[in-house]
Amino acid sequence: MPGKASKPSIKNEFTAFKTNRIVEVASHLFYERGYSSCTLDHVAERLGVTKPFLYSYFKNKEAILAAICEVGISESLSVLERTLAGEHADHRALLAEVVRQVGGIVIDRQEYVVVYQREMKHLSAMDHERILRLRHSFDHQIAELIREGVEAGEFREDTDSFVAVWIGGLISWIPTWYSPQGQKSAADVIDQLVDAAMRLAGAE
Amino acid sequence: MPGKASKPSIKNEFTAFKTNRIVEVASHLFYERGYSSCTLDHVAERLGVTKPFLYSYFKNKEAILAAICEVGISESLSVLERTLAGEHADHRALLAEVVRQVGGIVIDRQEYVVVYQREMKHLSAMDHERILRLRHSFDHQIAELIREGVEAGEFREDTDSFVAVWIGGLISWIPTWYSPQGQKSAADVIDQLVDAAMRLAGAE
DNA sequence: GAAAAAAACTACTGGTCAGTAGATGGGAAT
DNA sequence: ATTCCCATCTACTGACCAGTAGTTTTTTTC
Repeated sequence: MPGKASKPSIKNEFTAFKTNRIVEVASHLFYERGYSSCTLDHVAERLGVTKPFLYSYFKNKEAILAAICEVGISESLSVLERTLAGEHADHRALLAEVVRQVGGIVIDRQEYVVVYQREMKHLSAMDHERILRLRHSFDHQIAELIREGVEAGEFREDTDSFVAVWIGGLISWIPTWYSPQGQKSAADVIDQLVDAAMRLAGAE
Repeated sequence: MPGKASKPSIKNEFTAFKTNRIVEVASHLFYERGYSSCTLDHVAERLGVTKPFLYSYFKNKEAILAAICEVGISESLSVLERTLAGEHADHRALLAEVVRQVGGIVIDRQEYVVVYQREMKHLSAMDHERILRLRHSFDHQIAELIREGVEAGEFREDTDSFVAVWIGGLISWIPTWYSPQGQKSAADVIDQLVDAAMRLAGAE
């Protein structure tokens, strides 16, 4: 089960690997068929195992969903914090870099992000709240960055820090329309995303 | 069933009324519990009727979903076309007005829009395609408006008409976080939305 | 007001699925 | 080689639910 940090060992690595594979496969199938319509037998079949196998790694179906939902947001959050901790010329460059990094993650983790957005409501109250807190922390840190940038005179002075929510929306919206098979490359999309975020912040 | 335009009569009005009530109630319950987890018995119970009642107004469960999905997008489209047909000082004012109108609709029809976004994948191929066409028509008309505005020198010349997709995203994203009970009033949100859209278009 | 038509209901079915109890089999320890 | 243990499987259950057949109630028609 996720959430416990055991000391490393061959055995724990095996377990982590299997847990991970379950999450990967489940995410893909939940993405394709929707959480409620996708059966655990289906997930097991795709993994070449049987349903009780899943139950020795996850408490129940909802726990698998919770693990999926956490991937996109916790990776975004850690990349955000890593970027904020780094060196940057000014707030403009910092915002651009944060948006670029997080944009990269939501494109990489597209299916996880979509499942999270669509199926959030099926989480238990506890999981739901925990994940929402992560999300709020994200928005809050972006808002803070904007506020500081405005103060520093790098963003237009009439920029409300609430644009953090709009920027978050821009990012979250990508996975619903972007397709790796489409005409637009991931790099193009990210460049445009960064440009859009800078415009919203009034940085040009 | 929706989709047929019969001559008006008391009887048809009754039928339309009942069809409408089904869609309203179903939308609300699908919004709360998700499409697959919400049973028709549940919908019927909330309406104070029984399941077979629903089947005399809709072919099956999916047809109810299709009716719900169509509400937000077709209303948005009709308001878009009505606004485009009206008189406006310039492209700036036109874009602002379109975004304001459509923003109003997605806030009014919040639950319908969310159900559409979340449950789209459960539509039959035919319904799915039909509704996607409406959506594309919407994005296309906004893109055209941007293009004309850029040509007229009212929007920044380096504005790609693809910002239409970003603006669409901004609008579509609102129902996932806006709450009528929240601190921000609908009017505030719409004002900020319009401002954000203008920034994306490079109109300030 | 009786007969026909329409609208809604009762009661059911066939299939599905999350979750579980107990069997099985293969590797490690002695 | 025998015992034990752990991972995984086989086989099941109890609940649920979309959709339907056939009956009852209400409305319309004459």
